[in-house]
Amino acid sequence: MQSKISARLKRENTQDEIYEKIYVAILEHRLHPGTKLVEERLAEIFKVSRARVREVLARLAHEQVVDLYPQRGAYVARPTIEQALHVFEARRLIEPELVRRLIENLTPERIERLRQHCALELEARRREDKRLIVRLSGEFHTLMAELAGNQALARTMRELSTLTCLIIILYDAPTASSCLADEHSLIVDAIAKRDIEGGQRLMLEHLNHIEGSLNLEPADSEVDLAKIFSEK
Amino acid sequence: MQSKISARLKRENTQDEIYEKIYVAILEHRLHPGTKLVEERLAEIFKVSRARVREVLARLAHEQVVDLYPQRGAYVARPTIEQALHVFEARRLIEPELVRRLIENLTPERIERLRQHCALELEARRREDKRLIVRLSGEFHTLMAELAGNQALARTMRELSTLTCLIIILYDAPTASSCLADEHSLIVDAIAKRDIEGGQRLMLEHLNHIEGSLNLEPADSEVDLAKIFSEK
DNA sequence: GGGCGGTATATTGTCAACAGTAGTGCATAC
DNA sequence: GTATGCACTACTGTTGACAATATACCGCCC
Repeated sequence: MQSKISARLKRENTQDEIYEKIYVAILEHRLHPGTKLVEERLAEIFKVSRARVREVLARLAHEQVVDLYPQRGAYVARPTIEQALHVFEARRLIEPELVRRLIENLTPERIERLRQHCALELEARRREDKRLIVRLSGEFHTLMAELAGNQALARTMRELSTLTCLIIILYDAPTASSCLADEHSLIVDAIAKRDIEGGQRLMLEHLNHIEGSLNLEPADSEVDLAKIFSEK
Repeated sequence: MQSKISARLKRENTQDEIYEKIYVAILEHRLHPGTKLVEERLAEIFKVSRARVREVLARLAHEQVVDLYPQRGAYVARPTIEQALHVFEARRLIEPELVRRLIENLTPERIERLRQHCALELEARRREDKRLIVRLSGEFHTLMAELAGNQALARTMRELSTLTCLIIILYDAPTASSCLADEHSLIVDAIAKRDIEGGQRLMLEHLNHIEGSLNLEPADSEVDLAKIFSEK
């Protein structure tokens, strides 16, 4: 077990590091859906060979963060509306359960971690550091999953968070900002009070707020085209 | 959307095909946990270069189906007991929900697909084709996830099914066989009757049966060694 | 002036070769 | 007979080059 971890750490200097950097760039909205990821370019930037870049892209594609088009390259994924709805459904299923698990296995350290995170979020908001806000908002949910103590669910949640991030960029109604200010803090408060039901309710509301602030009507270009032709 | 799919299909002749073959080999218990996957060997077998094999291994490692040890190569993963418990917890959360979704969006075609699958399983059992039995048992759950109509959950379930497969090989108490004979059929019956609660109950029982048939006590070799030395 | 075809460029897909490293087995020394 | 160190083998990590393909640009024809 120990050797497993150290093995991974070694590798992080190369593969995982590149992976993480692209990942974070997406989380921080520095990379937008549809952006082309040219292999040679990335190879230069990260000072590695294209082969390595390709391995990373294969991983990212595997979890649907990038789309691979044969002979044409890798692009930051553009989740469809359908995918977006599925992602939110999945999150509504998983995240309340995370709240429950977290409360049942609560420790002072874990509460402290969550509070710290909320403080970071608040600080980022105060400074209006939009990139940091977006990233921390996403990471709050990943953190919850990790603290809930189930690796399998945590991995899934990390994937869903990232996809959510792309979805927000694509479909955010320009009026609202992604995560409402203090909802995360409220959830943490409920957890600290060991209020399972309340925490779950807040979490669900939170997810619904996010989804509600999006424009997920099928008014997309592709769909429009299809409609135009079918009506003719 | 259509172009996306065809793009993937093209690619399946190379990357995805290799990926699938290794995947299926694991599902059918032809590849056991801990088996070393030598890159050059795989390259010969699949008639591709090592670079391609490495991309596939990176993907498999990413979803924890293989472990990568730097400078030492790729091995079929050996999920820990802790991981196993997490996987079953996650499945107990997700799969009953799949039953509900499936019933709510039921179509005759979907029922038919499920019945067909059960028939295949029965046939495999009759012929005592152990490999096929194991594979179909795992794929039943993946199929359910797909038919439930949520891509995100389906992806997660596929991962969890595969891990479960490895877990069964590692921790199966030699007495019991992995999936009990007709539990899948019973679940399908409940779904056909649109009996949400009954279906969910059967699914939970099914999962508990599987987990119960395993030996997930921390009596592993590594742990034993540690104990021996600490007791001396 | 606009559409069409061909050329040029950029990028991907593929491979083969080389260097470095871990594990194995052998030989030697005691 | 056992332990230690060395050499060998097999494999991974990395690189650069080459062929195939798609996109973009430009000139030509209508």
